[in-house]
Parts: sequence; structure tokens; C-alpha cells
Amino acid sequence: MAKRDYELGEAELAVLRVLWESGPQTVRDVMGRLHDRGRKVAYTTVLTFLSRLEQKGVVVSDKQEQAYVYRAKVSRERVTESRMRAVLDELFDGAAGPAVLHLIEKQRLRPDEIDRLRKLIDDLDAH
Amino acid sequence: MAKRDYELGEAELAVLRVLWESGPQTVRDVMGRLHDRGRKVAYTTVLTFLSRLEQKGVVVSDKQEQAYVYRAKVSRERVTESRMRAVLDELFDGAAGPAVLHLIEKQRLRPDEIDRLRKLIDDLDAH
DNA sequence: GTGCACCTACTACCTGTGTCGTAGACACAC
DNA sequence: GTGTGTCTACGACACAGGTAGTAGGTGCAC
Repeated sequence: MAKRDYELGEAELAVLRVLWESGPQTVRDVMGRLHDRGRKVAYTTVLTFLSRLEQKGVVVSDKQEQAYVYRAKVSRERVTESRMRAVLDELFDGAAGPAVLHLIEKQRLRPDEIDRLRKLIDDLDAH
Repeated sequence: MAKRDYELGEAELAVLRVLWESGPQTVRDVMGRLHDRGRKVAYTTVLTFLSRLEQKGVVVSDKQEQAYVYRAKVSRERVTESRMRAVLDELFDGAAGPAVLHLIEKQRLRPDEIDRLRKLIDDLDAH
């Protein structure tokens, strides 16, 4: 279970997120979503990103009618985990605890998030 | 209170960490610490990093006896916060809650960390 | 005073990533 | 059949970051 490290740039990740959140789609569609999110990139730029992502093995494409439709091949969970782990290593020597404490101290959580958090912790204790 | 975004590479950050953790020191000292941590870089590479960090305004140097002594100018807290915020934006649309949940679910916390966590949460509730 | 050791200043080079432009293929509209 | 629009393939370019070599100064040892 090779814990591969997904090496994705920030913009590449944004593209991947579009696929995760809005499903398989064409270059043009992806561009639209990116524009919606305030990321004004040219059509060919998006194409480049998608191609590179495909080379990296994180998305797949298949020709449909006129255009290729791209689809995420790796799960959001996997990438998120890999990314978080990298940050933990960089900042906290890989320890999740300090990172969690940092987040709770420095970033405000919503009440419902706090509730869920408490439940999670109780579960952790339970076993 | 301009929330500056510290743009530091992974290796640059490693250098900065040495200064945070071991205090002000010379290029040679920093190199030694990096080597201790398994990062085998050449003397001039370390010098380059330190110079770039100084240009970026995150470290300062002053000549002492033969060599310059470098010292971190930004706090670890500030950089950590900026870094974490960037990751939150990238992965969770800036929301800390999901990030915390992710960490707790995916990364194992030590019992004492869980304890501290619970206390923190109780405090959050308290006010 | 000559040489060795160490320091800094520069320059350089490669790779990855963000960003596009151009060119050539295709298809539908008239 | 000729445009017009859309798609993909390629190439390009700039900038950041990781990494290091070389050159030139300075001082201590002998």
C-alpha cells in the first residue's frame, strides 16, 4: 500500500477539486468552474493542468463526442491525507496532536464543529 | 496587521526551523544541524538559503568575530499560522473544523494529546 | 611572508509549476 | 465547399526554489 506522495501544485489541486466537487467534465466546463471561483485562467492553461494531472496519474480522460471528459482518479481523501501529512512533517515533525491544538487555538471553530469534535474524542476514548 | 503570507520553500522552512529551535547561529552551525536531521546540503547551499531568507525579511544577520550569525526574525507561530491557513484554503475552503476532524480521524493522537484536546474544548465551551 | 582554513559574494543550473499562444484537425452551418 | 468555432497537441517562457561551484578576502600558524 505504497503511501504515494501526490506532488501537486496549488493550481493543479484547484483543478482536481473541481473534478471532485462537480464530477467528470470537459476542459471547458472545468474552466467555467474555475472562473466561477475567481480563478481566471485561459482555456489552454486548464488543458495543460489536466494533461499534467493525467500524466501524474491522478485523473483519467476519455473521448466523448467532440471533447475529452476528465475524471478524478484518486480520491479526495487520499490526496488530502497525503497533503496533510506533508504539512505535519514540515511544521510539527509529523505529529498530529500539536497541529490539532494549533488549529483549535488559532482558528475559530463553529459550535456544531465543536460538538462533532467532542463526539469524536469520546469515541476515541471509548476504545 | 497585514497578515502576510510567508512564501517559503520546504528547504527554506527547514533552515528557519533550525534557527527557531537552536537559536541564533552561523552558517556552519546551521549546516551541522541540518546534517544531524538527515539533510545533507553543502555549506554554500545553506548560505544561499540564509541569504534568501534574509531578503525575504524573515531572518536577520549580524557580523560577529569572523562570521555572520543569523537569527530568526519572525516567530514560529506566525509562520505556522500562515502556512496552516494556506493549507486550509487549499483543501478545506479555509474551514478549520473539517481539517481538525480529518486529522483526528486519520492520524493517531497520543492519549496525553487527547487529554489536552478535551481540556481545550471544554474551555471553548466555557466562554 | 606563505600557506591553509574559513568566510562571503556571485553566478549558475535544473526542475517544477503557472500561464499561454499557435497550429493543425474536425465538424456543423450555409 | 468555405467559414467559423471548438478541440487537442506542442512548444514556450518566466519565476521560484533546491543545490552547488568558484573567486576573492582575512586571519592564524609557523
